[in-house]
Amino acid sequence: MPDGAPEPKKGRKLDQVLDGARQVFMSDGYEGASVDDIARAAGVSKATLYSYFPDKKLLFMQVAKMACHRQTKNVMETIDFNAPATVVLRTIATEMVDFITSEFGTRVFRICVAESGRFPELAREFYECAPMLIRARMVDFFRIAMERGELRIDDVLLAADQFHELCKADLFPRMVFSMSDSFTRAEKDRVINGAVEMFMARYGVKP
Amino acid sequence: MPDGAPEPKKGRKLDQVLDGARQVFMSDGYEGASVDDIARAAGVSKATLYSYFPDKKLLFMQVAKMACHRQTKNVMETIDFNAPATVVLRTIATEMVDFITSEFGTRVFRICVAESGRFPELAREFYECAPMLIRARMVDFFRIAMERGELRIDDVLLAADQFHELCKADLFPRMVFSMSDSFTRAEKDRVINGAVEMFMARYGVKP
DNA sequence: CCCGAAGTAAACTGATCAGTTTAAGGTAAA
DNA sequence: TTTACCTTAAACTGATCAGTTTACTTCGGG
Repeated sequence: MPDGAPEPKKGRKLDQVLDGARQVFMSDGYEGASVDDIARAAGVSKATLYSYFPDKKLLFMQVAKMACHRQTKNVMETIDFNAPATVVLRTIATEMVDFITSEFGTRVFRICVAESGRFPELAREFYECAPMLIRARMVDFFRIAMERGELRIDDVLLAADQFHELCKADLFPRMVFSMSDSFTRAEKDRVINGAVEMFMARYGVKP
Repeated sequence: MPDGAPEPKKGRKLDQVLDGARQVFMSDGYEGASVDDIARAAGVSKATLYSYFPDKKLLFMQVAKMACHRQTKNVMETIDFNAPATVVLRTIATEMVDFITSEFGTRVFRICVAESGRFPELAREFYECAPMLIRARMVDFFRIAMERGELRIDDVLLAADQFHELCKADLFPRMVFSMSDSFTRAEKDRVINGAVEMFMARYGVKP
C-alpha cells in the first residue's frame, strides 16, 4: 500500500523535536529559525532531528499543520445552537475575537501569510482549517435560526464571511501590524457588541 | 539643522535603483531578494547601489514607504461627499475592494506582515498610511451624512472600521492565502453590495 | 580637451546556515 | 554479555549572500 503522505517516522524523541520546532518557528518564523536553534530548543542533537525529518521544510510543514488542526478543535464544539440568535452570535464572536487577539493566532497567521509563497499547500490547509470550518458551522447555525424565524438571509455564505470580518474590526489591523499586543475586555466587547448589533440589524427578523 | 530622516542622496541612477528594488522586493519579499538580483534588475552595478543606500534594510524601507504613500494618494480625493450615502458608500467600497484584490495590494500587505517583526516602523507607517487615512476620510463623510439626517452613528470610528472589514469578506482571505489571484466583477459586486446593504441596515435612518 | 565625479565588472571577505559525517556513548532486549 | 540500534557532540562541506575593494571606463561641465 503506497503511502502518499510521508508521515514522520515514530521514535522516542519525536515529540521533543516537534515541540522545540514549534517554539522556534513561532517566535522566529521559517527563515529566521535556524536548525541548530531548533535542535537546541528541543534538547536533541541535529543528527537526531534529521533522522526524523529529511529537511527543514518538511519539519515546518508538520509543525504548522499540527498547529492549525489543534487550533480549530474545541472551537464551535460547545455551542448550544438552540439558544437565541443574539446569544449564539455573541458566543461565536467572543471566541473569534479571543483567537484573533491571541499571541498564538497572530503568530500562526503571520507565518502563514509570510510563507504562503514558499508553501502554497500550507496556506491552503490553514484556509480550509480556520475560515472554512468556522464558516461551515456558522451556516449550520443560520439554517437553524432561519427555520426558527429569527433570521432571514439570502446569501448565507456571504453572511458568515461578513460576521467573521466584523469581528476583526479595529483589533485585527492593530494586532497584525504590531500596534498593540493585547486588548482590554472593554475593547473586545465594543467590537463583539458592534458585530452582533450590525448583523442583527441586517439579517434579524423584526419581532 | 540636523536631518533626522536620512533622505537618499540624489543622483542620475537613483530612480533606476528604486524601480529595480521595488520589482524584486515585491516579487521575492525582503529576505528572498538578493542585492545582486536588485542591482541586475535595476541595470546598475552593486557598487552604485551601495553608493545610494548604506544597506539593504534602508533601501527596503525607502521602497516600502514610497509604495505605501503612493498607494493612498488619489484614493478618496475624487469622491463627492454630497451625493447620497448609498452612492458614496458604494464608491468607497469599490475602491477598497479593487485595492484588496489587486496584485499590488496583496504584495504590499504580505510584505508588511512578514517584515513587521524586522521593521516595526514600517508596519506602523503602513498602518497609519492605509487604514487610518481611509478611516479619517470616512469619519468626515459620516459626519456630513449625519448632519443631513441620512445616517445615525454613535461610534463613528467603529463604524468606519466595520465598513472597511465588510469590504474584505470572502475576497481577502482568498487573496492572502493564495486561493485565488483574481475575481470577476460579479464576485466583487456581491461583496460591495453586501457591505453597503449591511451598513445601511445598521446605521441608515429610515425614511 | 581635460579633469573629476559617477559608474562598472569582478573578485574578495566574512558570516551564516542547511545538511552530512564521524567516532563515540548509551540502552534495551535476548 | 552480546547485539543491534538510537542518540550525541562536534567538526565539516558547500552554498548563499551582504557588503567592500580594486582597477578600469564613461561622461559632462569648464
